[in-house]
Amino acid sequence: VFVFTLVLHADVDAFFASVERRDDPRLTGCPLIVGTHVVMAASYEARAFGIHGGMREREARRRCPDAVWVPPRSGAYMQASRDVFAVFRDVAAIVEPGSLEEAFLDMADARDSDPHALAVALRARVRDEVGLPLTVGAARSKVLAKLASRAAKPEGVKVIPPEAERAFLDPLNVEDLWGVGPKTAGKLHRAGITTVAELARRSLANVSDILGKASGREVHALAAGRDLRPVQPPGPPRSFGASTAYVRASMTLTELRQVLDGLVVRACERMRAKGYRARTVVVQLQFVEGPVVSRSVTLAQAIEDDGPFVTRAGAGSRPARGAAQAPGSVDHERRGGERR
DNA sequence: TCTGGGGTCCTAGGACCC
DNA sequence: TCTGGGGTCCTAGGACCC
Repeated sequence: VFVFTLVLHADVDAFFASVERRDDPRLTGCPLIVGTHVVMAASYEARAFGIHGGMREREARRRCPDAVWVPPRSGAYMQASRDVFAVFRDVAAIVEPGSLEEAFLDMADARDSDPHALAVALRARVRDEVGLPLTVGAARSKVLAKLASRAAKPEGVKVIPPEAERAFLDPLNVEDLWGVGPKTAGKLHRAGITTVAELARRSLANVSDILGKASGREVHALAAGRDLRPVQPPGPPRSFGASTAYVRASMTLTELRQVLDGLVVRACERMRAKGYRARTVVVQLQFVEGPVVSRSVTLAQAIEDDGPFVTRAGAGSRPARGAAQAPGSVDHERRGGERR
């Protein structure tokens, strides 16, 4: 029985690939890859060959020469996302988007219902009304609901009732926890912690020594199955950005500035289309050797016109005090609003 | 022949103000 | 005049997520 809360995590399986398949049934059953030059999404058949998002085309073709490639159709994915979220909002009191294709649903209003039945019904509605396969996890908290849906993928339903939380968490590896990435996992491994059970046995002080205070507290709570973060509706976006990986060391400064200007304009167009203004522009450069370097400038007031940003980001002007601008590609363009 | 592109949040130090 | 604390803003970097 869910006494306080019931959270669902709903996630469309292989989203882009599933939309393509829905719109062209001939693509059903084969290894399907959406993308050009780089894998943006892979069907589960393609994933069986070890193909995943971000992989380069050459590597993907080596692993599965017979995969079918289709170019991305972002408009179709946006519309599919709106359709899926319309169903989410129809069944849940609060919907918190995680991305285009996934969301947390606060089902507090339906907490007397059977979680499994709710999840099955949601899956059926998305399949019938939008034509897309959905996986649903149900639990008391967001993290557990997320872990449940991950365990149930694809096209599944998994409920973790409160009395089963410990048994579900214990055998997981620490890197399976949502929020524990490669760096944090490495620190835990070096401290002799591999599984969530081992992590849960450590004291808060010990975990904080290993990971630092804030991160230690969060990870310690995750391992204990404690996650009090509520399902929240989305706030206004905090930043708009544009980025590209295609910058060569052989480019001249003038060519780099053209790339940079184009990125600033691209980000600003999307920002203005949504009705926001910005005060801060961040230029970020990721070097092939690894390091990421950023420089930012904050104006006194949010502005409508991106001209000043293009000038300050691209033309090498300097902030009032501080270091010179890095020559390179724009990465972020922060929104102003009231705060930044 | 090119190692995705879009985000979020946190931390730490310095400047500045009261 | 000196010391100290608290708060906010800005900048740079880091980690993580889909």
